[in-house]
Amino acid sequence: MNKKQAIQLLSQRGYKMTKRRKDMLTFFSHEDKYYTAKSLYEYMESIYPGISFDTVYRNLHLYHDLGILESTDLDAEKHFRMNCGTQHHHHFICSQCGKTKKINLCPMDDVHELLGNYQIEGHKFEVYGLCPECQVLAS
Amino acid sequence: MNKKQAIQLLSQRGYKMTKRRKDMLTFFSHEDKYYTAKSLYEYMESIYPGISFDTVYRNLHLYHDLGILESTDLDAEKHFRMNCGTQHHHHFICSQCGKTKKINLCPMDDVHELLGNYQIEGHKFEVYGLCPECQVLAS
DNA sequence: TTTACAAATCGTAATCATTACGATAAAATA
DNA sequence: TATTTTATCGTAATGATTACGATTTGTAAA
Repeated sequence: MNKKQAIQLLSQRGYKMTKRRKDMLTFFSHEDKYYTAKSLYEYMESIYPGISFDTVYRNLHLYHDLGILESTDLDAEKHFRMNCGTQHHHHFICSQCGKTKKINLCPMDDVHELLGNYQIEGHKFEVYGLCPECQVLAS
Repeated sequence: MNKKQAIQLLSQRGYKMTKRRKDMLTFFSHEDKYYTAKSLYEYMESIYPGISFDTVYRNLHLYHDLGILESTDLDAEKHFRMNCGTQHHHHFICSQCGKTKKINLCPMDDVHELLGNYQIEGHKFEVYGLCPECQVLAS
């Protein structure tokens, strides 16, 4: 998903295009990185001083529900990114900068048979560490 | 880790044994289940009306730091369980009751080579769904 | 067993992320 | 431009967690 596709989806579904919504998409337009709600809020605050939490969180949920964004819980805080889901995959996530790298491997292929009478509804597989750039900065 | 081992570890490390600490261990003594801080607090409140949050959370962290408990973030809330870590493994977690089942399979074996110049510091693999008991209750 | 003191707990307030709501403003379209 | 629906504002509430000075309690030495 990119900014253009997201705008198209919103108008298709009858949502109004506001400057705030567009700028939220701009903020997320890097497709390979997770952000916190806080960092989004700070960005929006810099453009729209005094912007309401309501606006930021409501639109975050809207985007998430529409599949424009995907999210993950890190340190008991939600992190969001552009949905990059064409087909099922997982992520390496840099614990320093939030950048991600796709992992084209899913452990579930082997797990189903280990969990015979358990009804599987979902799973999470993430790898954490430092991306090459942050390793350089840390050394 | 079981209750007896935990008590031994605490006294070894010079921590004082209080009734509250013992009862927290009792609460967690099922080795195959995750609990929220809230559910622990409610249990402790039933025994010690008016018990302080401080006591509950401080001891949760203590137990976690000592390796008596392990934790995971589910729905942006921390869940705790007795540490069952003799050797590395993962869990199926029932989204209804919190019960767990070991998964003796780790995807990292295959992942290392996919992430050549990324410095891996940790990973999370969990499977969610309904355990056999909760499937029966749900039907 | 009392005493002494470090450690644990209490009572309560603060913090952080998130959610919620009535009043107002703005986008879409007729 | 007028109308209507939706979005946003301003702000307060909620839920999980953390923090702190005052008080109490375990523990070990006298």
